[in-house]
Order: sequence, then C-alpha cells, then structure tokens
Amino acid sequence: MNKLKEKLASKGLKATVQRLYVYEVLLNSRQHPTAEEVYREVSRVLPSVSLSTIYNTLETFVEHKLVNKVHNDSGIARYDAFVETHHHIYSENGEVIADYYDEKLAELLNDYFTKKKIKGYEIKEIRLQIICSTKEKESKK
Amino acid sequence: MNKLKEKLASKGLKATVQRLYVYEVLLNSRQHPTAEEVYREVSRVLPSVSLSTIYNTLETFVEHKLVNKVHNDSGIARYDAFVETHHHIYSENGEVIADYYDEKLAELLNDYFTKKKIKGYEIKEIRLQIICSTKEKESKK
DNA sequence: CTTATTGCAAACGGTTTGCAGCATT
DNA sequence: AATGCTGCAAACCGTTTGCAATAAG
Repeated sequence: MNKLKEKLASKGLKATVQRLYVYEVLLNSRQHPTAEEVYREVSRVLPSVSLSTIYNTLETFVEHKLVNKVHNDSGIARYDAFVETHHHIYSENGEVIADYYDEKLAELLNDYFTKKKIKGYEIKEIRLQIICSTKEKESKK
Repeated sequence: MNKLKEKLASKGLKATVQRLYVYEVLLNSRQHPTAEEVYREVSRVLPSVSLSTIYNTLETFVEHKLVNKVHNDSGIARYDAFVETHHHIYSENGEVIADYYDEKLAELLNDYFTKKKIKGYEIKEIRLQIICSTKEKESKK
C-alpha cells in the first residue's frame, strides 16, 4: 500500500488522500467496482469527496497502469487494482465480475500463439471473458 | 440474406426495409461498426431513417441472437452480424476490431475447461480479446 | 384490420470538463 | 511558493424512451 505512494512519487504524481482511499477500495474489493461504487465507499470515510475526483483518479491510475479498466456488456466501466495477468469472469447479464488467475492457461495460450501468429498483427495481450452462470440458486429475474 | 426474412418471420418480427438495410450494412462491413456508423450507411440509401430506429433494430437483433454486440475500451458499442463462435482483435487503443476465427483454439479451450472446472460457476461461453498492434507503419500518435 | 415498428424529440445516465480554491511537494 | 489536484456545476454524448403516425402481416 505504501508501494502506491512510491509509484505515484516516481511518476511525479501527488499522493492525495483521495487517491490513497480510491486505491484501497480497489484493493479490498472482491468484485470489480464501478466508479459509482468506489465513490460510495470512499464517501464513507471522506464524505466531501466528489464523483469527478473519483473519475479523475481512476483515469489517472489507468493511464499509469496501476489499475485495469474493464467494460461489461452494458458499457459501464469497472476497475480493478490487479495488473498481473489474469482474466475475468462475467455473469450472463454482464453484472458480476470476478478475477480468474490461471498460470497453466496463460502458458497454454502463450504456446499456442507463439506458434500460430496472426498475419499482420503483433499480439500484445490476450484477455479472456469467461461468461458463466453461478451454480447457486438465483432468483430467475 | 433472405435467410434474415425467414428468421425474422419465424420469430414473429416484421421484415421492414430498415431492418434489412441494417443487417446488410453489418454483413458488408469489414470492421464492426458502431450504431452511428450503421446509421450513416443506412442513411445513404434511406435518408429518413432515424438513429433511434438503428438502435432499436440493433437491440432487437442482439436479443434474437442475430447479431453480436461488443464493447471496446471506450465503452462504445460495436456490432457484428457473425454469431458463429469467434473472437475479437482489438487495437491497443481499443479502436479497430476484427474477427478472429480459429477452430483449433476453440477446441483447445474447450478441452482445457472441460478438465479444469471453475468452482461455483458453469461456463457458458469464452470470449478472447486479442489486443494487437498492427505491423504496418502507423503514425506514432 | 391489427399490431408492430418507425421517427421525432425529449430524457437519461455515465463520464468529462473548466475553473477557482486548496493541498501536496 | 509553485504546481497539481479537488470539488462543484455544467456540458457531453451514446443510448433509451414515450408516443402519434405509419407500414407490415
């Protein structure tokens, strides 16, 4: 967490309370929150924070690769603080998102695309969207 | 293309000119157009068409699985008429999208996830987002 | 003839922006 | 002390909606 301060400093960014709390919320969040959700959380401890600050902060983090931004099917942005390679699990309606880490899979994909190039493109990154239905009972909305 | 009329009929949907043209634009489009782009194309031949009709039409198609909807990193929706299993190639800025068909890959992923279940979830679909830089010279924006 | 669909204009909702005051370096 | 960041309110822009007129079955 103090890593963040260092990273911010190393990039000439100021370590404001707002930024620290936004980052903390992302770290402690199991699901990937929307900007609004981050706002609600940060507001609890910093009632005067504004939504635009949340957006600005998140965007700054994304630009500096401290945070990932993901879009669900409804086009609303969600953010997560883990930049290590991992994939995302979506519910069928695109609502819930969880992280999915899988080194074996990473290796598999890496092998595959090392052999099989895609003509005219250089692959930078591969992201999986794993669309799932949860097995627990769920109200048939 | 007349397949569309049949499909619409079989679902009790009316085959309006607007729908036919929207579908045609999607079929003939190499990149996946946004609603706005579809609108511009359809307008050329049907000047009185409205943007909301384009949206309604696209949404109807998506609901009936005639068309896929994809979000790029900026959250703007793009549509494509190919519903067979395939993945998507994104440029690094999330702008350009191309289709990527690969049966071998599908098989590979299928095998992998048949063995390795994800606890608590039932996998419905897997989508790859392949982030690429094009190899052609490109203005360093 | 019935009902779904269109086109319009207005509303919506997530996100961005301009700017004065303030906090961090 | 200098600059970058915040918070506010207003703008933005992609998308949705209500509804009267129209076209498809």
